[in-house]
Amino acid sequence: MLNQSAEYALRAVVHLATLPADQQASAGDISDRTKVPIPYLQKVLRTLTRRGVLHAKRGMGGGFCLAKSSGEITVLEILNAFDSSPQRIETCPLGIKGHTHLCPLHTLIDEQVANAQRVFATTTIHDILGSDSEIRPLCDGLARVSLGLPKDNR
Amino acid sequence: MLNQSAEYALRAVVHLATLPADQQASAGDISDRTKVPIPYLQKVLRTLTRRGVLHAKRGMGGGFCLAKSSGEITVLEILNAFDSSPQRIETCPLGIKGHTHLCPLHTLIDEQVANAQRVFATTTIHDILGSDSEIRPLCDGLARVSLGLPKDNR
DNA sequence: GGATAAATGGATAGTCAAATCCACTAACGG
DNA sequence: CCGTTAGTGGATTTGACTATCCATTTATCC
Repeated sequence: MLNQSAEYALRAVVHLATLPADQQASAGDISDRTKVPIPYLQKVLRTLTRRGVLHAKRGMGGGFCLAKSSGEITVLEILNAFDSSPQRIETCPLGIKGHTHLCPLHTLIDEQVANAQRVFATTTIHDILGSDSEIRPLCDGLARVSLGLPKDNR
Repeated sequence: MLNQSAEYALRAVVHLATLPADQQASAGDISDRTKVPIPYLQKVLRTLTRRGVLHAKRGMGGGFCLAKSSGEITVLEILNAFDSSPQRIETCPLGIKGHTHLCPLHTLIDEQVANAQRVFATTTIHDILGSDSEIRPLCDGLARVSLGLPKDNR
């Protein structure tokens, strides 16, 4: 569903969001915590910085921190930075003109995309952390928060 | 959301489902109707045949037809034939052991996958065609059927 | 100011899906 | 039986994404 870059970026941002405000974390620190290969993570972090999601500080004691509060960063925003986030089907994929509606097949698929995208657009990093400070992200605990959608147990 | 092979396969199967039962359609015929490049479509059709979704007939007047009724073919079945269908997140992607639950981040993502997969598993090709015979698939009409989920108009 | 720490930018391999091509086999028609 | 039609199987090319490496710039500490 997500590409690797987006998965890595989400891990990094979620991790940074758990740190005290404005505390710097170097690429190496984040790599240890998120289990992402350092060279690739550096590239991902650079992209997030250019996008205005992170703030970078060079030199000794430098590193990365969130450029805004976790409640202002949506999951979709991060996915878009890496061309992840499944694309809506706007027009007939067969290239047939004059159709104002999608056919049933592509409508079905687009509905699934729309559902996922709506959730990603309205979920912030803050939401993922949860209001309860006991909950720890990145698989570092047993906590499981409900995010409004029922978990399908198949 | 879907890879090209799965998209092409769905188009082909939906098209075949609109034909009179057991009528053969050659790869060329299907290619014309679904706007899929012939060589690639041939490969897709071969896969569907091996999977038991289609029946192939060689020689003059030959071609492909559904191997079972459209109500017995699910969308998920076709996606699985091409490793499309977004994968559920079963275990912690960070490789941390001893965790019986996903963290909030991966839970959120997995919920979206689960929702889509549930719909694909319960929707058959027959459902896509719609009970109303007026409705034409593959963007060949203006019809739009509701498939149980609200359309998101953004 | 020199040494060290750390982000930046660009260039470079590896991998996999998308797409194409060609030689081969099977079925039907005259 | 011979030719045409059409599916089968394998080899190949292309491009995007994953991943890595190195030289450069910036900032801090002594």
